[in-house]
Amino acid sequence: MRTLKYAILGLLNKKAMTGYDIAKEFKYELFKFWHARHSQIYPELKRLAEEGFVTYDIKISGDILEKKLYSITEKGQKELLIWLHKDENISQTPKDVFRLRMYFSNNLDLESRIHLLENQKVQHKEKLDILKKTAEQYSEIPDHNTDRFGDFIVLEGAIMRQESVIKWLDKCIGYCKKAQKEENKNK
Amino acid sequence: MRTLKYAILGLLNKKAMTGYDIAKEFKYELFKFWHARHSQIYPELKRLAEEGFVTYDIKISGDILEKKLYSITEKGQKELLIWLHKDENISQTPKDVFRLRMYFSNNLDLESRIHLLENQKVQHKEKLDILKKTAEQYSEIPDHNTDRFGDFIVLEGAIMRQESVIKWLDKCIGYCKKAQKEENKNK
DNA sequence: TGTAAACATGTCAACACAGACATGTTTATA
DNA sequence: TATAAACATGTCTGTGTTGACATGTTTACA
Repeated sequence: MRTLKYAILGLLNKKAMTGYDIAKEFKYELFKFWHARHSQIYPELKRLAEEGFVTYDIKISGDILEKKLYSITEKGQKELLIWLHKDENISQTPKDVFRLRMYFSNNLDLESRIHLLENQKVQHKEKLDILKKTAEQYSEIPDHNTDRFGDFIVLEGAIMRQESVIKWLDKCIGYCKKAQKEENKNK
Repeated sequence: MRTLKYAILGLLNKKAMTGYDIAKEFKYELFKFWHARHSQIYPELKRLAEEGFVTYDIKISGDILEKKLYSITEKGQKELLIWLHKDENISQTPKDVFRLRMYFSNNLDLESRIHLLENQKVQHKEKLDILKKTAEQYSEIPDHNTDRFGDFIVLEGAIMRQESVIKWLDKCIGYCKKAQKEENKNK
């Protein structure tokens, strides 16, 4: 499917960037729905250049440090547009190690389950706080023709997802605590 | 990480199964949070047997068809228990091609965006319906010491996730339709 | 009795990705 | 002026995973 290809083309369509910039973008902006390390990005940029979807200029930073500033080509823009219009089927439910663990959780005592669930909750809350802080920059819905629109809706989606996960964890914790009380009663 | 290893051990801990059975289990039960094809399952079972976490008996089905009925060993059960107790950090947000597309959606006209969003919504609703139908078997919360408990909570989580996605899609559709109306006004 | 669906087990090539290895420069600041 | 953090670009090995290739048998039913 080569999704990374389109993620990079989408970023370069906004503005020219180096591989390093793209890696930062993945880390601080696209982490809500995608991630890639520099070890994947540099070879993909090389390939994209060979295929004519991007070009680069070598810039000198300081005295000798060379950096490659990549730009999207017309061919690349066309390719991106085709991909953006694609009406794909929803992807398989993403893999989730924690839910796998919970699926088999009858092998765990109630205390352990609650401990694991609470730990997840703390971490998801932290993530939610970061997302909410990021959302503060949007006092209103951005114009639909700007980059900010895409970022805004995806950010809202990420917040809703986190909230839903936390609600689920709370529900599970509730079940376990209730069962624990009943166990104590029967002692 | 070898998560597939633990998924298989967890399944065999419930009851002895063939590779074929395990593949079916992934397809019809574990799809809510994991998936694996037979091309991954058979080699993993072979390896697990070599490592002593599982054993198998060859059963004859019909006249000549051999099938391998795998069971978990004591060593395998210990290994599973250790893994179940692991208190891991939350995993990176799962990759999501549709959200990536929406992130770059300012390059799409409003009609195309609405079309893509509506299509996703239909599909997620279908998935939600299937999940809800599955949930009908649970008239009450299953006992926490049975397999059914894990299945129940994970099923609830899957339903909540689908509902949250649909709510998000509706919100996005709302934004786009509002923008469309304003565009028509300015004509 | 023919046949389609389900049962049953495997391999292999290619791709996606993480994490380590490798090497250096520039900038801010203490 | 020393040094840490950030900038900058790559490669390589191992692992996880998909999809195709490959080959049959058994069961239900028309």
